[in-house]
Amino acid sequence: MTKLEKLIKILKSKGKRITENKEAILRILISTKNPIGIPDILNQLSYKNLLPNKTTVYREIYNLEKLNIIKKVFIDQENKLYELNSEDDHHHHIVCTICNKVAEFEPPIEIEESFKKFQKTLSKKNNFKITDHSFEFFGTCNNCNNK
Amino acid sequence: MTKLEKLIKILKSKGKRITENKEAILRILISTKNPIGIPDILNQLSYKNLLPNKTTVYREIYNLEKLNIIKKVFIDQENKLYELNSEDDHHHHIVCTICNKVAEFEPPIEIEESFKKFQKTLSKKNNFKITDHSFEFFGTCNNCNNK
DNA sequence: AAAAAGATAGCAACTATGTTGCAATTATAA
DNA sequence: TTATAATTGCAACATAGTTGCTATCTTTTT
Repeated sequence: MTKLEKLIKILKSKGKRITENKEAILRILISTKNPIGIPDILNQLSYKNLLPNKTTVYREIYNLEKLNIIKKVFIDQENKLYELNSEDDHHHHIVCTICNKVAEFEPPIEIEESFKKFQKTLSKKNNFKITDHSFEFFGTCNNCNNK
Repeated sequence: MTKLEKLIKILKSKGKRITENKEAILRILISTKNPIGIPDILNQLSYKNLLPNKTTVYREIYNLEKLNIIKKVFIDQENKLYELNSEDDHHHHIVCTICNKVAEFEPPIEIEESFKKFQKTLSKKNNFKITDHSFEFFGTCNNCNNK
């Protein structure tokens, strides 16, 4: 079963309908390598000759986020950026603060382990139910360094 | 020397002038416990009966960021949020995704150490000059959990 | 003291992102 | 077939943030 099929199955099981717009949005989310924002999604849809109203896309992204299919990525403050929220691919990002190029990395197990431990301590101390974390690096990429 | 005096000294050494607006913005940045956005700064200024044009504040924040006196905090995508960039207080945030309450934490030394090590590996692997990182937790605070 | 340089500031106009209310349409289930 | 709920578009709006221009003020230079 492809990623797309899996997602469609989940959506249908939640009583959602698969429309041309929605499937196209899913395809974009699946195929894009980097976190993506809504203005960019609207652009990509228009390349495919789909011209849904922006309200439609904003609402669809809102729904996908509520269903936990996508999640916000905190690496940029110009746009809200999203990416698929897949259990089996827990990755983070390195962002070039000049050209906005994004690379992914998976932290070594030791780090993930120490996060988990620390998260428990922190949770108790601050009386927070912790559900997520962000761990991202910022800097300048090779290309921008040599300009 | 108070924080304010230190900052004023730095600004003056860079040929900047200390105006009523600027000093008030610095005071707000110093006294605020959580990362703050410009609309919020504008509000707080108006409470003090200062009504600078928003352009003025946007520009001042831009300057402070360029001078490395403040830095962006990546915990929210509604607003650009900033906080003072003090060397001696390297902290991160736990954010309530319901009420937006923010608490701070300082990660244990082991974690900071492992970050540094890992950062080197990552830097080589991806050909990035890494200058900063974000490490934040998200969840729900005690108050919101009991509602 | 006058002039030059540059820092500060305000204003209007603009762009872009994102939101809301409403009405129309369409698909699914009973 | 009818009721229910999902989807969509549209217009209007709200807000954040930017830009060009001009005016003013402060510091430094002459």
